[in-house]
Amino acid sequence: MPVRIATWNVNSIKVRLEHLIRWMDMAQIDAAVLQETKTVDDLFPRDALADAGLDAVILGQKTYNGVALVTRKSTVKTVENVVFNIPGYPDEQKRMIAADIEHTSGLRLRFAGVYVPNGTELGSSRYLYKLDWMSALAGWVQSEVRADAPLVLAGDFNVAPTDEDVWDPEGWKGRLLVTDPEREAYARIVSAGLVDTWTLGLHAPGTFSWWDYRQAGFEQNHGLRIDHILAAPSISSRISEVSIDTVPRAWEKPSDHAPVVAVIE
DNA sequence: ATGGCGTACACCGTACGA
Repeated sequence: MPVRIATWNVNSIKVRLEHLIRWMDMAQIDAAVLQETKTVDDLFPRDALADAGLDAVILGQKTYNGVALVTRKSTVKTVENVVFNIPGYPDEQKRMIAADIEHTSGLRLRFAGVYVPNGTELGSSRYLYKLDWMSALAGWVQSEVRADAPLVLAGDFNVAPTDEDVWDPEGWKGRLLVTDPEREAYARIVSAGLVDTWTLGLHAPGTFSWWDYRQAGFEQNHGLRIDHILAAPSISSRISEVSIDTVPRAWEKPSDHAPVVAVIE
């Protein structure tokens, strides 16, 4: 039985609750990591998800950031060894969650979700924090890979890895999300021992994962591909499909991001 | 042209996002 996993920056779990439930059913997702839940744990809509057959482990904060791992109760048997934030990297901001999950098929994954800092402005303290945070993440990936973990690292990386991932590469040259230091930091996370599943070539061409709310960004396909799924070789060799589902981006009151899906055989 | 739009918190605007 294939296992369907996803990452989605929902831009507020409260506002996108119905979208999330509808989409996870429609796309038959077994496990999804979410970013920008934007709420404290006490106010996270656990009960509504539970009623929809979904479990969640969460790491939230007020107003900003916040991540979660949502699993389908009927197909994910266990969620264990939950990690909150990057081990050894103290951080006030809530941007990473990981857990060992086991699917009813017997497939085990170490599934990590990340919300990489945006960076705000080139050269700013937040930009340096972004690069530092990514460096810490690469260190954690390396230790997981060394331990032979069946790691899947997915999330909003806030980096468009190549010019093909930018709707207007000339206009975007040198801007936040496409600078060389950001792309190098992303490449170091991958080269810590993972495969960027997009490079498997199993996807349709010309797809982005984020479009600006302003100026009809989605309608004009003025987008970026900044949401990614990376996987350890033992997992990536079993992936049969990688896709960005633009359907929920066209719904009423959408997130500005579309979910990315990978299917593991 | 740093604005355009959306979310949260709280105040009737500000911070932040990408």
